[in-house]
Amino acid sequence: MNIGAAADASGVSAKMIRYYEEKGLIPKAKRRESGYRDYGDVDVHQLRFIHRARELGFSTERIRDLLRLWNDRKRPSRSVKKVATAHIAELEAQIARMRGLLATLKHLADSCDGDDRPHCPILEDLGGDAR
Amino acid sequence: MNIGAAADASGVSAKMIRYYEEKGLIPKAKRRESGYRDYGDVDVHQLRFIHRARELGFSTERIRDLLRLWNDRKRPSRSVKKVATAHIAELEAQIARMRGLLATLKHLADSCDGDDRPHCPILEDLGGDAR
DNA sequence: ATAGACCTTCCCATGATTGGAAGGTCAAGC
DNA sequence: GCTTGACCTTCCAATCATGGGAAGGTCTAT
Repeated sequence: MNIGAAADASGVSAKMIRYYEEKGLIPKAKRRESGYRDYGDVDVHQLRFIHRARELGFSTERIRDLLRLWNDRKRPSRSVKKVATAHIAELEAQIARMRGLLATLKHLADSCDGDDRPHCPILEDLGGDAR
Repeated sequence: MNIGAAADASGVSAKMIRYYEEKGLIPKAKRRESGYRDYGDVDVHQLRFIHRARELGFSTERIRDLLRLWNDRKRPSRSVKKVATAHIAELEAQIARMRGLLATLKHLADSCDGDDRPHCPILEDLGGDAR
């Protein structure tokens, strides 16, 4: 299977497949005599794993861990759960931070009339003054 | 005021001050004979504005708009509110997306025992199979 | 044989930020 | 007046994940 077919089959773009290879996430692909990379079903499976993990917001580094665990049939599920919960905590922290921003922004926007007059609490807040 | 002092006074690092200048967010700073950039209170004020806007998650491009409005005493508050609400919508979309991921991840993590045994629904989901 | 679709590597760009190197300037202390 | 150390300058590089494109080689169907 050429890289393009593997891309279609996995949902990972050809560009990113090469990137993951370069980053050592996946082993270097076999090459044909022409130099073309050649992929099999196992490779596509691995790529789909990566694709799904990216969809769930895991970073490349975290996916590296997950792949190692995935390929180790004897890993304790504890190890996997640890990676997942770490990611969950990160997501929760990020969401909490954004909700804070959102609350501040909404408050500011609510207090801004949004009409033709120049008076605007949003800019006053940003400027930290009472212009 | 040297760039370092302006950085301390505004909360924006010297590196980022140069970056904002290069990107045209702030006008090119006056230079002394030595070539050192020289800042006044007005500049620091502008930088604090940027700093605060970054804290609220506005992008550089969006801040460019806000600064233009800030410096225009006659802008209608409507224009400002528009920029702010656009940003609010973006934040909300981002949060919604992350909450979706979070729900999936929590569900997966909950169904994983997290013990010594290798069976793990998290990896099964990522792999899209029933290994 | 030729066209067109595919592949290769290499470089560049994004956005915000930091790090560092090489070299010039300034202020304080001796 | 000179040295020292803290500051400044520009330029280059790296981060992370991704896409764009150029120059050139390969494959396949007509």
